[in-house]
Amino acid sequence: MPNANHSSLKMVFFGTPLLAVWVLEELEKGGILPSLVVTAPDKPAGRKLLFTPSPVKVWAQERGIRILEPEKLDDDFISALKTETYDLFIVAAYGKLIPQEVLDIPKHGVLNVHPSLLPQFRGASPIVTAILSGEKETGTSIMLLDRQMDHGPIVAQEHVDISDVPKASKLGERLARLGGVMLVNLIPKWVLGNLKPREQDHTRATYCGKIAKEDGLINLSDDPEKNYRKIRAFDEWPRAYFFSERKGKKIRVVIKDARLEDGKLVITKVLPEGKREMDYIDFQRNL
RNA sequence: CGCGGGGUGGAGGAGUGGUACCUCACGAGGCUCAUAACCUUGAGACGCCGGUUCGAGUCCGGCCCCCGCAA
Repeated sequence: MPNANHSSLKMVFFGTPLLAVWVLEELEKGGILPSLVVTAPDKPAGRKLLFTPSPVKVWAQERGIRILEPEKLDDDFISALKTETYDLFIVAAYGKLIPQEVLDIPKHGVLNVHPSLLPQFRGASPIVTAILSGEKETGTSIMLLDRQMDHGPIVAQEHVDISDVPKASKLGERLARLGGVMLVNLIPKWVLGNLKPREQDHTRATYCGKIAKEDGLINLSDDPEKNYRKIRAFDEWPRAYFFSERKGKKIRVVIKDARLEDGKLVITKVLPEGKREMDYIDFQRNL
């Protein structure tokens, strides 16, 4: 797997969630492995609030790759990074803002995978926002990180059709893998200086914020298409839900699946609080 | 020990100590020009282990699994 070209490249990968693992998997397929991975520290997760390592950490452990998981990107961390010299950093959904001092370390800069057609949808939720806003297409951008968020010049960009309103989980994987493949193709050229980044048209920049739990609450009498987009966009988190009355108790009902039929929203699968997933028909029958 | 809800025929639900019931689906037969209709009829279940009891789906203890909150 390590061929002469790539093994000579010393690279650090910054990332945390599953999205970042997809990028890593494509890099690995392309024969590119980081020599160090930086990820967020373990956090309590799950019903028992057990400390859980990030997906990227698990991935790196399985391959025996060195891991740094700083709480803060402070001086200690920076000096730890500087004990070696690196050619390139790659960032994909790391979760923390990376200070200029770190950006200055690698010889060939810091490349970022961003799942949108920058300058559109800078920020935290580009995938979900693209689906919600009814875009016909989105894509993946590889950009050179600078001091401002998602602001640096674009090295490469590819479009993806989303007129079929994909689920966010599926679209996320597609865009992340695309990003990994793009990196595999462009890193060799990039390192040789054969690619010139293109400044973003900052006047056309749009931004998307974090999704909140409450965003998943939908009003069933709202516009069907709008609700359908929410269900698809929030399929991973926070999930579209509404409240219902059951035996005098107010319960949360998560919509697991639905489709749009003749301009009407047809809910098919539902997950009521305290129960398991069931057909919406059955749920209604036994209210 | 973070908080809480739940596991009953194939699906969804009733049933807080005394023969397990309902709706839907399924099999057989019938009726009908016809039916996701109707009538008759049939098969099929209490997550697992132990305890209390004359008797446990129901009470007690342990285990497994599912889900909501939280992160």
